[in-house]
Amino acid sequence: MCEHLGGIIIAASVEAKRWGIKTGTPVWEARKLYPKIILTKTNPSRYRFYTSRFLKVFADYTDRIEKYSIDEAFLDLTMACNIRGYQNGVLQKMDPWQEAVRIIEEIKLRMVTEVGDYITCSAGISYSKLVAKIASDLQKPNGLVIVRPEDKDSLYDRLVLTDVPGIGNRQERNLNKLGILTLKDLRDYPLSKLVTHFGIGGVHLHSMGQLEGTWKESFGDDVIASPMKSIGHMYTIPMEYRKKGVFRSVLYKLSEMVAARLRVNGLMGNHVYAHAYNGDEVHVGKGAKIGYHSQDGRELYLEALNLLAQTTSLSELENNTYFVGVTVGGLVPFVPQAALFEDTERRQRLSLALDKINNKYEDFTIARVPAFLARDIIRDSVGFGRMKEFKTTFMRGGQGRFK
DNA sequence: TCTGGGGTCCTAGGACCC
DNA sequence: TCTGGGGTCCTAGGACCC
Repeated sequence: MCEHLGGIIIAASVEAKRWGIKTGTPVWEARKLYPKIILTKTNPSRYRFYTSRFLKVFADYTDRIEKYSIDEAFLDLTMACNIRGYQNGVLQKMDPWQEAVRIIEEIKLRMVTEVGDYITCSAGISYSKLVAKIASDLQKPNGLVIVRPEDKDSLYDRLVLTDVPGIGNRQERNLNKLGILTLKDLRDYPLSKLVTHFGIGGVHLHSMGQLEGTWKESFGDDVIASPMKSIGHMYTIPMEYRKKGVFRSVLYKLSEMVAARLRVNGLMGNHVYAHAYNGDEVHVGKGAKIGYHSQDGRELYLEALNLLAQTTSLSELENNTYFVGVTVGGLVPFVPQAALFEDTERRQRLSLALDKINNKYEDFTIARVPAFLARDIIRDSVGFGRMKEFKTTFMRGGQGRFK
């Protein structure tokens, strides 16, 4: 089974992969490769449901869990292994690595019995997040790979540079230019030379080359649940709607979507980032700290529009934009704000009421429509009338790949 | 290289402070 | 205004991840 999202394949099944269909393959090409392909739409809320199920299982073994993505998490099992060392009050002599394996096998079993729906997982056990992640990718699906410090050397023959998380295509090309073609090359390359070429990044590369760490962990992060840092939505305006001045409508809708998610999560933010790409593929992106924290769609919309208007004229935005994005950062738990505008409190209550209705029925069943959009609907049938047509193409959430 | 819609982190450089 | 050295905050942009 495959999932599609507008123009590309997001995730391909084992069967589809045999036909050369993979993540990133355009849908038309996938159809050509295998005409009887079964396409499935994404279902983010379903994925989130399963995510919460397996996180619950993990929580039985450790409270040091870092949810990394919709289908991945890091677990620090150090404590769990130590506790299990005691049986009947007596410390048993056992290999902590074997203990970790036992725990993971138990978790894998519980995935089948408790999470269900044919969801399995691949796991990697190792001494650092970097290597654990590498290990988990070595055997799929439903794999279990353990890499002890003494096993490290055997990895060098199995991995290419881009298998190391943190080294993407760009970095690979840069490394290739220095004659570093394999992970072994990177391991043996002098640190000092890496530093002259990549600055501080060279230190990280060196450490990755030693298969030690530094991918998101030597940066000071513990294996703990990390709070949300930003919330954003973006949208590619379909061909037929470009140059029709739907820009502000889209920007407004995205702002409302972001605001709704802020409210659901009990958050507010004081950084607004707005992005727009115009027809010449020129990226207009601007972010700024606003003087207050918000979870209000209208406020976010006005700030985002203001930011973009600083770089490009409104008419340019209206006529040439094909991609729009709004992101809010600087998130903190929501506390009622001192009234910024006279109607702040009223609008907060209104937002919550709308959220309730939209949760019960469907997103944007009911919405506030600013005056300019109301005018647009009448003037050139742009706005929420038009936005309704967009509804089916608006996508939310991650792509969710369950193995 | 792009296809799509989400995110995170890092670095450089400028403003500003003492 | 400049002298020196140090620090923080902010923003833009890049690279990477799913």
